Amino acid sequence: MPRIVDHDQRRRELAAAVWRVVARGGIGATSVRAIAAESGWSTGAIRHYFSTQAELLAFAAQLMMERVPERIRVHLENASLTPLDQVVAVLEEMLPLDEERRVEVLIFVMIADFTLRTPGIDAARDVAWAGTRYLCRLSAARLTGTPEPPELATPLADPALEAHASRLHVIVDGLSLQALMFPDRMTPEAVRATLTGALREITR
Amino acid sequence: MPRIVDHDQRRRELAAAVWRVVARGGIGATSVRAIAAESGWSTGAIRHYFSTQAELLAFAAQLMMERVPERIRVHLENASLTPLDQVVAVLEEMLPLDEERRVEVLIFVMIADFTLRTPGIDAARDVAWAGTRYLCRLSAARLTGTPEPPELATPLADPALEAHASRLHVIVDGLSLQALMFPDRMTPEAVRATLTGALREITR
Amino acid sequence: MPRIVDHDQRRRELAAAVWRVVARGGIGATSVRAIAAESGWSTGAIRHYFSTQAELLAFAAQLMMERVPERIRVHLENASLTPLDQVVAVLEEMLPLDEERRVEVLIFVMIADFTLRTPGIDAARDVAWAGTRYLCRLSAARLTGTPEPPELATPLADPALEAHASRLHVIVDGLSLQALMFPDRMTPEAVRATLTGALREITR
Amino acid sequence: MPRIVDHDQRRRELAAAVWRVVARGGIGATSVRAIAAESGWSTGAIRHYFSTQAELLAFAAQLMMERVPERIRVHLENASLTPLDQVVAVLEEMLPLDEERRVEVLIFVMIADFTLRTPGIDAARDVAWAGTRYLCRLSAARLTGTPEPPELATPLADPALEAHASRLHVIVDGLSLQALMFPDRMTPEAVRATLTGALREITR
DNA sequence: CATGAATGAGTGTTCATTCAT
DNA sequence: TATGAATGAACACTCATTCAT
Repeated sequence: MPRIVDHDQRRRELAAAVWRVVARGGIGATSVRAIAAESGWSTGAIRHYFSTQAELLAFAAQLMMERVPERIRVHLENASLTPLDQVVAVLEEMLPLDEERRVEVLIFVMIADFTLRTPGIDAARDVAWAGTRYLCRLSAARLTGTPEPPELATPLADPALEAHASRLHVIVDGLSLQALMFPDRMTPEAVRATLTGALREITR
Repeated sequence: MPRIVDHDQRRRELAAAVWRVVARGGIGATSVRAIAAESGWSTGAIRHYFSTQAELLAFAAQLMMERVPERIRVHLENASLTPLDQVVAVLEEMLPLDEERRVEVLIFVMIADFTLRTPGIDAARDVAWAGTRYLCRLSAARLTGTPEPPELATPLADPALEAHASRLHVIVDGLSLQALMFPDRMTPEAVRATLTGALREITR
Repeated sequence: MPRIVDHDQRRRELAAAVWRVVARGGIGATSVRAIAAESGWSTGAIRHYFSTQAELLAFAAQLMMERVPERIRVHLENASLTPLDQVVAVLEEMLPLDEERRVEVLIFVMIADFTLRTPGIDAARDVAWAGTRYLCRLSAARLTGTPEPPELATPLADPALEAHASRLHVIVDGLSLQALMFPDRMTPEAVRATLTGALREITR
Repeated sequence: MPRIVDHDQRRRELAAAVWRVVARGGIGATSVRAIAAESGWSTGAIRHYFSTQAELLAFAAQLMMERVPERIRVHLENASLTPLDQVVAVLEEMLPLDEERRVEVLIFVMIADFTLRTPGIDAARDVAWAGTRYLCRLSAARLTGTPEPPELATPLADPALEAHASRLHVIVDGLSLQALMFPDRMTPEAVRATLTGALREITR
């Protein structure tokens, strides 16, 4: 009997190598060779788990995007914080305010790159959109004491509140972009100021 | 005696070739060969005006970003429109709502790409930031009947209004990103709805 | 206790997989992986029966070449045909006039390929030669009412008739090649015309 | 001004490298790297003259096939030979009876390989067919004292003689194949015997 | 006996850059 | 100034083969 390998586990392992490569060298460093070296496997071995580079990168991106909302939403269960602080904690975790979060936003940019050059790799993109929108909805609901949506894809019942969530989504993406590209101008403090301003509109 | 060449003119000519290549084939199509072919010059000739590919792309990006605010601000002089409609016209011209504008946003993404992989190419990035911020300031000033800033880099006198302009800037960038990446979700109509919502807050 | 496996049977099974792969994808498609997939076995399993890819392909080729004369010679026992028609039936079955026969000729070309790059794999080549020559001898004998050779390798007793068989062999190979490479010029009709012309010389 | 290179000349030079590679290592040795090494140029340099490997190999094949008839037909002008010997000289030059001729037949097999795996590369194939057929027509005409066809593609006026030429074509291809694949059985002597037998039928 | 994980060399191709002319 | 020839490293991907289990 050959060595039995948990394919899903190996795929996740390789995805993690992708993340590390992105963290270290940016999006342009994600050659198959670099990922192989980072993972400790040969390039050929990767082909047992992903038939093309695009498939590997798409998987790595999607996996990260799937994990983000699960990780972040626990802030809303932190009873020691006010609802406002809970929401601020959530939103700050979506923004590239530290190195770890920066990688997530880079992965998001990688998805953009994909999307713009190879249509048809929709999955990661859809997951990214849905995850961010979901967290924005949770935030809007929490701020207004409204029940939170039961599922990731459920819009908020109140159309006005959904519009608030949508605007928050736009602001979060805009802040991500600016904090990533213009860290000197859109400093963490400026990010937080913009964020609290946006939240005030929702609670008003 | 060497042939007299207008260096700046030639550099702009090559920049225009870059734009056309981006328009046709996306950001990934900007190989030196492709740009040479598009411009009608040889690859070697390009080296007389740009010593590396990065320099060429950075110049092309910067030039485009410089031209955008000049072109767009004329909407504010359109006396047949109300101030609100003037501002809406300005903001819509910053967003990828048609193919021509889409190229500008792609160039902006190209800058992001640069920024993230090769630090030190700040010029194009700075110009992009300043241009967008300027137009946002003009919009905020016009909406509130405030005098517009005399120069591109001058903040608005009223800190509260400057904050509005800053938030508008974030929203414009967020909308650009979403309209580019998620055209099915962030449709032109959704873009306009978000935009008018954001403007209402400024006038309030 | 090891599982009992009929080695020869397994080898024939794998050979058949080779044939199917050649039929579907041509000579260039005969990667070990493709043959493994076609056969339903793993690539590693193949190694129990063939130590290299070349050995597998050589065996598959040889087996096919061995079977051809047995299958074809039955046409000579078809009492409802005249001797001439029997012979025509035999010869047409050696030529790539339909898809099934085309595979056989492709396998023959595969042998050529082998022969030209790896000397020492003579078996398949010898079998191919002997089989075709044998059928040509049978044809020449039948046409002239001469007793057919008792064994596959026995030349015809009459040297002149053996020379006829040899020439027929050359013509069959030439027609195979042309019908395969130039199907537009060497059509089935042209093949048959050439064939009957050649036979007329033998009977004259 | 850059070094001016005669493109056609360079293409022929590279084609000659292909021939040498085929001569030394067979058809399977024609990797771009091997041809680059043989020619003394880098792999990248080849791309100035051929955009793909297939294009290079097709060109090399076609060029060789074009040269063959021109080179061979001069034997017909050798006044010191009888018509029969002239024709024998022609036909022997088409067959792999020495190393140089062997390469030509290998190139022909390379064309077959192409033809079978990538349809659409018809040029080399057409040239190969036309050249061989032309030489066969010339031979048939010379043997019978008939005027030779004015152009490469002109069929013989007499249909019966054209049929002879066609059969001769089949025999030449069959002999080529057998002399290449079965040099032990189809020896030069056997080739010549078959050839003279075939010619006798034409003159009869 | 059989698996399939893993290797590493090999493929064709692309590309920014250099440089003699 | 301008050319385009030439380089050589990099790319993703394929493959026969090895081997621990």
